[in-house]
Amino acid sequence: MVRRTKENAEVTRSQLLDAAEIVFNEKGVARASLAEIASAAGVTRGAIYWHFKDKADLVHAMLERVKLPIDEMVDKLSANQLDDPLNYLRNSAISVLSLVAQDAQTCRVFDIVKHKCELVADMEIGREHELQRRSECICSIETAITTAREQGLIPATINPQITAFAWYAYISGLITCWVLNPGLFSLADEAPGMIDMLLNGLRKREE
Amino acid sequence: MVRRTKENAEVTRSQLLDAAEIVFNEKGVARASLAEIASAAGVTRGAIYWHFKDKADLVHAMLERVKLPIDEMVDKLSANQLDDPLNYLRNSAISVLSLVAQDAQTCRVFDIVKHKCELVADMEIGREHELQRRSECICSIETAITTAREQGLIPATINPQITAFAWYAYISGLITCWVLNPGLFSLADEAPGMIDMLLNGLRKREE
DNA sequence: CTTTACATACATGCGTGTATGTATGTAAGA
DNA sequence: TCTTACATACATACACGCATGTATGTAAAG
Repeated sequence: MVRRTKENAEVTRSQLLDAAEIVFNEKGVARASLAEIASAAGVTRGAIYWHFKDKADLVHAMLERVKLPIDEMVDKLSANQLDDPLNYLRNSAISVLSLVAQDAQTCRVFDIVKHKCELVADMEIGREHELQRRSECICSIETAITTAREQGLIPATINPQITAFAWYAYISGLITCWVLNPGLFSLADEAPGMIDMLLNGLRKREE
Repeated sequence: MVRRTKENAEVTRSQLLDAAEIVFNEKGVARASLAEIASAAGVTRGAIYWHFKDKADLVHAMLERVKLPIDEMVDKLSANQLDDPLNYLRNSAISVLSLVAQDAQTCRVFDIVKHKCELVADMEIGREHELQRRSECICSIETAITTAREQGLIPATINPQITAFAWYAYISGLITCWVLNPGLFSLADEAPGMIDMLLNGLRKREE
């Protein structure tokens, strides 16, 4: 039974992306064949080549689907909270961790990006592209830290660039480690405590 | 000109592992062909199949070469320092970061494990295997934290298991992020400061 | 009647594993 | 000490499957 309307085509496309997430998660991006993804979506490879240029294009589309909600959340947080930079850092970090913890799709895609694909040149997920995204994120963190330092919330001796890198690495590490074994503990419950652990080390001590 | 003595065979094996590191780093484990690795080592695929069972065996041998020095270092630190658990955590973390920062081979292999291979079942680097190694490491950290709590060095309210996970995730994240762009800053120089950042957040506040 | 949204069929290449060839090292026996 | 016999350390050649990309077919929508 073939689908011919535009709406049905969108459904097929969506099912292909769902199937891609699942198959990539099982086999890894490199080993997953387009035939298997198509089969999991109930179609043939013809459908994939109709909707996407090739495997890399399929991967990119899969990433875009979850990138948008995350970017939206980060933008929402960064909008007005520069008067309280430390709380901005705290809230944005907790939000991202909670999103990964609660949304199965985001969790799956993170797992694929962190553990089921290879970041090499001319690959499905480019290393340069990943580096650039990271750079932007760290830059945003650095701004908040510099602001906090100007406000005397953290010691004047700290290096904003290094600290921003460490902050990013911490969050990235938490997500990466957690998705490897989501059943270990509730990330949403523990997120505030774990974030505060690093934040308290950063904060200026009261006298 | 072929090599026939046992010593020369060891040299060939070593060159194959060197070549594997380089080619895996360039192309990723999945895309790297055995023919290319053999060619980079100046031999043919026959040599690989003589020294190793298959691609997975080659990868494992490559990992063992750097795993041993790291394990040795961790063991060395964990031997006697349980009377000062917080310093043990600090020293072991700084040691690992310094090793990655200074040893190009360790750095390359870490980069391969973190960014150039896929952690799926029946893969070159097994997910279960990785999980188990992580579990052991976290367990060792947890012991130190529990000891520190008993000694009143850290608040009694903290959860050792969660904290150990966070500590591991932080170090893992720092390494993972840094190897993606080693030129960004000197990891060896900044390691103590970054480790202390989380350690200070963990430590009990003086009154 | 044309375009869409796929399914089907085909050609191609590439990587793996294995089987076999081969030159050298090495140890034992005379 | 010299030869024989076998093992070592690869190189070469072959067969096979599998994934990709593309070309073509086709039924329904507009």
